[in-house]
Amino acid sequence: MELPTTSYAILGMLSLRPWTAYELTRQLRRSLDLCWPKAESVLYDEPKRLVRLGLATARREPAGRRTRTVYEITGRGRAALADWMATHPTPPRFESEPMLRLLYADQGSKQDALRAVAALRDWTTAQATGFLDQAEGYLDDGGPFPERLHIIALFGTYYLDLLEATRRWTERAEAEIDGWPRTDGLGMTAPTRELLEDLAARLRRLAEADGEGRVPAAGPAAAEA
Amino acid sequence: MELPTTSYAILGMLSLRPWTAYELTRQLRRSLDLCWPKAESVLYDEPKRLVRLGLATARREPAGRRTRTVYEITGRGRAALADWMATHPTPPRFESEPMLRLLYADQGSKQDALRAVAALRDWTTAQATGFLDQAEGYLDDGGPFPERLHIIALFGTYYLDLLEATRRWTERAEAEIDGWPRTDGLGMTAPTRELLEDLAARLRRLAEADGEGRVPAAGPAAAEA
DNA sequence: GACAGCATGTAATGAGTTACATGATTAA
DNA sequence: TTAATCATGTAACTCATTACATGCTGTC
Repeated sequence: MELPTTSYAILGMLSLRPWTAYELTRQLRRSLDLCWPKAESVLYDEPKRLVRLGLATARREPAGRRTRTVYEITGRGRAALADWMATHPTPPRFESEPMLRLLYADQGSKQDALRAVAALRDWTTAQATGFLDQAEGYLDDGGPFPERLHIIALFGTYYLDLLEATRRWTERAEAEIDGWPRTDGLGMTAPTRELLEDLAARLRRLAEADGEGRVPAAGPAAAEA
Repeated sequence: MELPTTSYAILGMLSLRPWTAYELTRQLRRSLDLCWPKAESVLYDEPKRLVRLGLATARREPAGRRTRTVYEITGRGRAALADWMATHPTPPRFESEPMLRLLYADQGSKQDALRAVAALRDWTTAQATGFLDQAEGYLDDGGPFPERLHIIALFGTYYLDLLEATRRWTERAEAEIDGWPRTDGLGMTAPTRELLEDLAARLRRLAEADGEGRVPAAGPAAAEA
């Protein structure tokens, strides 16, 4: 039984407690958006598939004069989730329009390049503001799943690390681009050569790190890497 | 004329020089995969749309006994690209199955969690190895677009920064998870409280940074933010 | 009693991936 | 001469997003 990752993303949510579709959309904006961003409509469609497959059940409840649907994971759903957890993950994917624009910086103006970088910088600020609210909530009352805080904190540090790295880079990038006389044709300038040599040295350090052996996928039905 | 970002990704490549579809797939694996990853088939379909819209031309050439198609940007294509460059970029999107698995770490074993983290660590090594080849190529002979090195180097540093941040996090995460007696129910342990307080402090610093004013989108047809 | 915003979805459309197909070139 | 890999695509199908529709709830 092969399912798209998105199904397991929802199934994982259902493993924590029963949710209505709308509650899922709220919660997903909090956490899942960071690692598996999807449109809200997915949160209304995907649980139906889980029900069709017997991995969840749907219970219709009155909500005022309308009805709403509460989804709950089944035993088979838990088993499917556990099986999936034991397989190898696919690599991450970073999609960044600001960086795409920087890549073609010589087809636009300095303003254009600076705007792309500024968009990234502003994004880090906005994200940090949102995260801060959440982090304070966790410290305050433990949040909605206090028993999961050990996971949430570890999860959060990664995104903060990425945010900080992004912020630092935007600051250096803005300074660098400010120094460009124009966007095209500069080629191997002195600062560029320095950057490249620094790059190569740091890459060598990263690449040499031996990967002390992989953790194998568990079980007889272990997926290929 | 509204086009998906992917169209501009291809159009940007065509702005550098004419390419065959196959050459595009090769080149895209080098650079575009980092900021705008797509399946190869897109590289065969998307240029056709650009031709339909008059933003590129297709020229069929003999290649042995088969023919291949060489795509070239038009004046209108360059104008469309420039217009797009002057608009505001959409925010980045990070999709990470390893992190999704970590988020549900309490639904699996410690092995499962460690495998997810190890996948990220191994990924940084593999990426670094590939980048290193490229970086050495640039230092060696300037690579295929020596006049664009000032952009390429700046672009590359960002991804190296992200790789390094990811690598460092995986090492701390492995140590942390190793210390877990089990995956579920730990909640607010002492190291977790420390992490959360550190998180909040760092977030405050990031969030407070004032965004000294945005760079506005240029032109009368400037897109909304 | 109207308007804003929350809650709960559905439908149409488009984007993107996987799988397949096949000719050319090179190495064993 | 077979096998592998490079080169060049196409087709089927699924995934995902945007836009729409509509009822409820509080508030001014």
